[in-house]
Amino acid sequence: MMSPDRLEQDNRLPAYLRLRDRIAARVAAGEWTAEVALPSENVFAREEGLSVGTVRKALQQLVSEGLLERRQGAGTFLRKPAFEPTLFRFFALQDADRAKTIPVSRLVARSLQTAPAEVAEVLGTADCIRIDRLRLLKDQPILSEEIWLPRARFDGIETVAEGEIGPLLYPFYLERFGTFVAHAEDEVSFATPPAEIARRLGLAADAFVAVIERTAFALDGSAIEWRRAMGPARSFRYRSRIG
Amino acid sequence: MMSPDRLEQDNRLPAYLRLRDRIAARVAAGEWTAEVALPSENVFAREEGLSVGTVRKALQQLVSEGLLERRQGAGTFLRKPAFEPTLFRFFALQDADRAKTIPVSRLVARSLQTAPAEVAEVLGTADCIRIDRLRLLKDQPILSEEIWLPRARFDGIETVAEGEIGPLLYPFYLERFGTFVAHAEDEVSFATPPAEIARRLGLAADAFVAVIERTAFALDGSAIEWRRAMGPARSFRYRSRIG
DNA sequence: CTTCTGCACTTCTATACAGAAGTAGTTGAC
DNA sequence: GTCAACTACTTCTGTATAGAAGTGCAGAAG
Repeated sequence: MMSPDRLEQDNRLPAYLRLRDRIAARVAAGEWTAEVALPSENVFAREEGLSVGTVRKALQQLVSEGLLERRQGAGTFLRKPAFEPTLFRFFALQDADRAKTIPVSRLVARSLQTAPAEVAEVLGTADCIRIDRLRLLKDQPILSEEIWLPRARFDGIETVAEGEIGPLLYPFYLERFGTFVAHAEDEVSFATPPAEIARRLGLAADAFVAVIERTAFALDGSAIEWRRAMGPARSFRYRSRIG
Repeated sequence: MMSPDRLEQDNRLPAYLRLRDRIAARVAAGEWTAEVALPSENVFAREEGLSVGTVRKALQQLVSEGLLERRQGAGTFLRKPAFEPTLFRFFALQDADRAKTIPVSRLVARSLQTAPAEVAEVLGTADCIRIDRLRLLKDQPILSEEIWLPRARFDGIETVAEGEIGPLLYPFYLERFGTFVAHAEDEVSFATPPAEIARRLGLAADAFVAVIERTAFALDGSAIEWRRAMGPARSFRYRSRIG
């Protein structure tokens, strides 16, 4: 689940970092799904033969990485990512209602494909699954996505029933493949769309679109997913917090 | 320097947080400018009558907030923001050279003005200074900026000699006004520019520009600056890290 | 049935201490 | 003069301990 090099590098890293890795691996393995508490500091300390302070440090590390969540008096819990709502903030319905509607997703196509060079370089392999997805708001197409996943990690996702997947992919990655998206990098630009995309979005051939290219990373820093999303430039809004 | 409510709320917050605030205030007051080390953990502990562990926690807090920087064996230092180079990554010269050229800045206009309602609401006051700035790369205008600052905090900036300011504003805010930009929020969209802006950028009247609206915040969370930047959409690249 | 109290748990704060690891300057040997 | 060793610092890691603060549940009191 975790990258092997991370687990084996028990060399001369400090104890609290090695413990962090071990716990992260057990989380990724699905040992404590859902809303049940992880073992307490004291239990961890006893089991691992470390002091409570060291355990605290490892746990704190995982909290700051966004994997865990601690509540005083209650315990330590998995943090259901709550991630994509944060990620999905472009094309925010600045229309009438400012409500937090998540757009409907429709899978257009899924297939095994050899990734183009630029994608293969990022993902570290050309043996990929490609997913084409269309997102709609009130039956209006607002985003056309092209998603590339390494087959080694996501094998079988191309045949999963569409209903099982739901509108958000990252929670699905976690539940089904034990893969946690720790962070991502976006790149926004502006272009004229290929004819096929323009058609899908219901735009004129000479219209303009905003382009978001994203690479998503796992906890160990390896690239998990590359995607390119396009949508009409006029209704585009991308929000981002820096620092 | 720090917001008063933060300093006065010495009520029943934990000691390490109160210490954090005191140190942040002293930093903001300019007590340890430049590349000289702050007092060591031991010195702080003695001076403040706290244990070293508590001091460490306060210092660590400030590191994670981006204010300080610690080097094992050497000491604790101010972190020259290094901020704007990170912020200035749109309109990245994807031209021939991928070098890290910082664009030239030219101040077009500065004046005291009443801020429009939306800006006044963000900044908490309509009594503002407005700066218009043009940024050029190889004599090509690539960005037209409109910057609003609350007069209470930045009084006099409208008459500072242009040469004194330099190409990056945030370091200047810190040196001259003791104001540290802790984080910012960007909002990116696309639009057709007003005639005046199009002229400044040397664009056709019906061209598309990318619009970046940014609100910058101080350590205490108060909004310090609002700006709107526009530049030709075609050469636009905005990078952002999430999570 | 509702409210309060107590208890066993959790994480959080704060202290103290020992030694590892890294840095920078000085001193001494060659 | 050059380079190595030493030294006096710094932050970092790890341990141990005490009590505060918050949670959730069970059982008593009303």
